[in-house]
Amino acid sequence: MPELPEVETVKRGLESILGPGPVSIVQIQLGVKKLRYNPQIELLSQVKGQQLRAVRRQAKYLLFELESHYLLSHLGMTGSWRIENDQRKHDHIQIYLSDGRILTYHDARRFGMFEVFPKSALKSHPRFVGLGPDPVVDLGFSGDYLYQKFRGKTAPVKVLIMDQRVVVGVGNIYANEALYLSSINPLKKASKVTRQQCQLLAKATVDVLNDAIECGGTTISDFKQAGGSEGYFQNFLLVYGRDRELCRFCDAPIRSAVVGGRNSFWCPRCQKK
DNA sequence: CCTAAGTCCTGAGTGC
DNA sequence: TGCACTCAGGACTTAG
Repeated sequence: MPELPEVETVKRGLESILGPGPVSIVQIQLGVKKLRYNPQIELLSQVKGQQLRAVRRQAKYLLFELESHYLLSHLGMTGSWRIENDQRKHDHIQIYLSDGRILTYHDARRFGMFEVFPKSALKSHPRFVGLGPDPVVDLGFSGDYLYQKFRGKTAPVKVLIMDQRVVVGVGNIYANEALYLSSINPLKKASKVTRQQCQLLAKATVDVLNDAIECGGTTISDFKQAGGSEGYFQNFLLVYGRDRELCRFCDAPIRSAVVGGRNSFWCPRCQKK
């Protein structure tokens, strides 16, 4: 589910649900089944009683900022957070809050991550070392930047634009959409993408991510905002999931193929180059 | 049977 | 032969 717009949507939802009053962590309970990465138990016990200061987003990660530590959450493919004191199948984390509410993490496929680490370790945390710029936050993300990153790369441009070391936040849905918006064929070798195409791609990436944030993300099957509601950017998708449907611009049938292991969609007429 | 929003790991291949 | 790097493919898991 969650690419940058979905994580940003969850972050904003959590902020409005949890804030602005002071709330602190009473206890954190983990389910029996493990997520992909899990916190050290002794660190978990250290955060009891700490106040929740903020909810942040770094790339596709959520960070609950406490007094001395961060709780890091990655939603994987099917993760979601909610406030609700009932229990459901696939609930894996319960965070008991000082106001009596319970913040619960739900994740059917358990591709998600949950970790705890001291604030001082943020910059050196292996999860964040080597990540590219954030398109909706960093001015360093530009066409010229992409052009530099694409030098000497024979991998398809779609693989590179989804590579979190090149740029964070872009997953399979928005990679397809951004390439369509900039009329670039997803199979094109990155090194052959022109500087001008890079400008278009950078702008399309920023635009599509911001538009999706405004829509509260894309809900295909699992994605839920922190309040439980769904996004609605799926109503505006131009190519993703539209195999054999007609291009909204030129009426040619949309094609699909696996690129870099992920299903990819493009218009063979609009995205020749 | 097939597919799925993400990330990490392994192994093959290339160039030096 | 070895090192560093790139790239392709699979693994993880459950639901529909």
